Amino acid sequence: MSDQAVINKRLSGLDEILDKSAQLMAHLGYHGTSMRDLAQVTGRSLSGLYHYFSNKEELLFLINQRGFTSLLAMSSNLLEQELKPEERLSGLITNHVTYFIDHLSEMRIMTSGTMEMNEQRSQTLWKLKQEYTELAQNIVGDYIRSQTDTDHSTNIINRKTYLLYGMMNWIFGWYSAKDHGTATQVADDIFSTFTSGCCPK
Amino acid sequence: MSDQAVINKRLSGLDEILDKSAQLMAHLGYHGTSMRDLAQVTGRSLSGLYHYFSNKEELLFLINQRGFTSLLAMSSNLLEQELKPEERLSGLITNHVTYFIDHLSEMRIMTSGTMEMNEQRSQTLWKLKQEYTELAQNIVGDYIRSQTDTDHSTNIINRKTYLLYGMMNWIFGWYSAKDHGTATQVADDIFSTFTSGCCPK
DNA sequence: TAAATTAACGAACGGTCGTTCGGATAATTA
DNA sequence: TAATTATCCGAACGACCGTTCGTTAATTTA
Repeated sequence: MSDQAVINKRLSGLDEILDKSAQLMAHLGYHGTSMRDLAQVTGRSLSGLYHYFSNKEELLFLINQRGFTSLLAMSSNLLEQELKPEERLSGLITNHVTYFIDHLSEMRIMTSGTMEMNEQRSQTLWKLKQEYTELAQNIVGDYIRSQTDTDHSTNIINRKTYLLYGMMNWIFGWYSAKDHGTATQVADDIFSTFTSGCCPK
Repeated sequence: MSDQAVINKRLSGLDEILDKSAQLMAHLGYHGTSMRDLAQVTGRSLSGLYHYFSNKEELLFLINQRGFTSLLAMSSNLLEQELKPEERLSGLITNHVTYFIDHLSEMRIMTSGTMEMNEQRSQTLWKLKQEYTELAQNIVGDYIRSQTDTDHSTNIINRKTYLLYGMMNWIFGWYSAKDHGTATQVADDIFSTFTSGCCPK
C-alpha cells in the first residue's frame, strides 16, 4: 500500500468518526456526549477510539478544524476570480448556505464556540474563523462601496457582515427541506434580503 | 410578613440563583456546569440549592421560562397599540435587541434548545416560543403587505421572519459594546438592513 | 413564647465520566 | 516468512457527577 493510500485509509477512518461524532454531539452537546456514546455510534470500542485522537477535546478540535478549513477553501478563490461585487457576494452566500445545509450537524458544533478547548487549539480555530470573516468583510465592503460610492467606516461594514452571518448561521434553528426549499432558494432569499430588504420587487 | 412579601422573598432568592446560574452555564454549557459549580457562584451549599428546584433540569427550564415570558410580555402589546406596520416592526426589533443585549447570558442559554429537558417542559417552552414567533410573523407579514400590496405565501413570510431572527439572535456571536455601539444603534441597523438592504441611503 | 415553616448544611450514595494499560488481531513491509 | 506497524479491545482507575438523607439554624406565624 502506498504512503498516500495509508494516509487516505487513516483519514477515511477518522473522517467517518468525525462525521458520526459530530452528528451525535450536535444532538447532545459536547459534555452531554460521552466517549462511550461515541464508541457505540462509530461501531468501535471505547479504548479503540483513542487510536485516532489523544483525548475528547482533540476530537472536538478536529471536527471544527476540518469544517472551517473546508468552508474557507470553498470560498477563498472568490476574490481571485474576475467577478462583479454582487456576484462575489452571491457566491459567498451560496457557498456558505449550501455547505451549512449539507453539514448541519458539524455547523451546529462549529457555531457553538471553543470554550471547551485549550488556548492553542482555540487560537488555531480563531485564526481560521478570522480569515473567513475577513474574506466576508472584504466581499461585503466591496459590494456596499460599489452600490453607494460613499465611504463607510470599517465598524459599520463589519456590523453589516455580522448581520449577514446571522441570517446564514441561524439556519439550524429553523430549516427543514420540506417547508423551506432548497439550499439555493434559501441562499437567494438571503442575498435578496441582505441587498434589497425584505420586500420583493 | 404578607403573602406577597413571602412570594417576593422567594422569587428574589430564586431570581438571584437563576441569574448567576445562567451566567455560568452560558460559559460552560449545561452539562459542563456542575451543581457544585452552581453552589459556589450562588454562595450556597450543594444540597441547599435543591430547596429552590427539584433537579438540575428544572433549573434549566426555569431559566428558559423566565426569559421567554419576559421577552413575550415586552412585545405582546405591540399588536394592540395603534401603530403603523413599520413602527410595530421597529418596536419588535428594538425590544428584542435591547432585551438580548441586557441579558446576553440567558439568551445564550435560551437559544441553545431544549434537548436536555423532558417532553412536558420542552413542550411548555415550545408553546412560549411559538407564541413569540407568531407575533413576529404577524408583524413581519403586515409590514411586507403594507409595502408591496401583492400577496405572499405564509412560507415566504415565515422564512423572512427567520432571517430577521437570525440577525437578532446571532448578536451573542460578535457583539461588544465598545466596538458595535448601543443596543438602539444595533436595532436601528437591523431594522434598516431588513427593510431596505445593507446599503445606506 | 411556642409552634411551624423556610432555608441551609455536611456527608455520603451509586453511577458515569475520561482516560490508561497490557495485550490481542489484522495488515503491511522487508 | 519474519518483522513491523496499524487497529482494536476488555478491564480497570481515580475523579467527578446529580441526588438524597438527616439534621440544624433562621425566620415567620399563632
